Amino acid sequence: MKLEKAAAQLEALGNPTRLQLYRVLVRAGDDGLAVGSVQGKLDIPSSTLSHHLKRLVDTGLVTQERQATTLICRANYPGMNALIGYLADECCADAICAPAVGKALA
Amino acid sequence: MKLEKAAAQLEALGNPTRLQLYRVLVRAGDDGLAVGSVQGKLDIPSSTLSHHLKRLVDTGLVTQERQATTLICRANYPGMNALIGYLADECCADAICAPAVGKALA
DNA sequence: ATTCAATTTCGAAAATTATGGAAATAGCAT
DNA sequence: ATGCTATTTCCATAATTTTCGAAATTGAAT
Repeated sequence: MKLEKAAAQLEALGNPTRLQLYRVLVRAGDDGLAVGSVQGKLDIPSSTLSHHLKRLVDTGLVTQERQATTLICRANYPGMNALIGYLADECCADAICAPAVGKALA
Repeated sequence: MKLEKAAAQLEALGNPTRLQLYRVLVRAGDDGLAVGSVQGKLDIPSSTLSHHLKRLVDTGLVTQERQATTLICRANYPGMNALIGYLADECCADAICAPAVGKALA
């Protein structure tokens, strides 16, 4: 993973609303959640939600799939794993941390 | 870890300059690096560097220790571990990921 | 074709962040 | 006290982000 991409993903998650949004999607599991359902849970205007969602999709942390008029959103676990891996490998020299996590994600 | 704190740390790391800066500190290891040395490595104006550094310190990702006129900066590994742990536990429901990393960091 | 529901795009204002020169401060040595 | 080095704070500017109402779009159903 390139530093630029990692930074973009970190920035995407580095907003309370988006982090909360991402968490909601994670908890929804493999079934995902329609944009409208997410809106119901978070209670933010649809246009604001759409912008935040786009940011997560653009950085590769969330995927979307059309089902008729509704858009199903899913947390992209491999993307998150790659990011955690980057942090562990590139940004955590602690002997206790980096090798252990690196192995766990392998 | 609270969502707010995690978001603040993610945002701090979500800037290419600051992520690079953090990486430099990680690579410096336990000896840390003086602000001036960091500046030499990254080649950015001191006032800009100071702002970015402050952000990392404020969010708990970097610590500083005075040695006469120079300030030694160190990556705060426990802080990073806590953040990685948060991401793994709260934001990564993937069966392959969360439990494994959680155990590795325990 | 019209309607309805779901979602995005447009457009614009407010807030925050990034950047860096210049001045201020801190600590030590002379 | 003066000077020197290291670093921060002050200040201003430019750029980006956040927010969200209103209008446009998409897709299905009548």
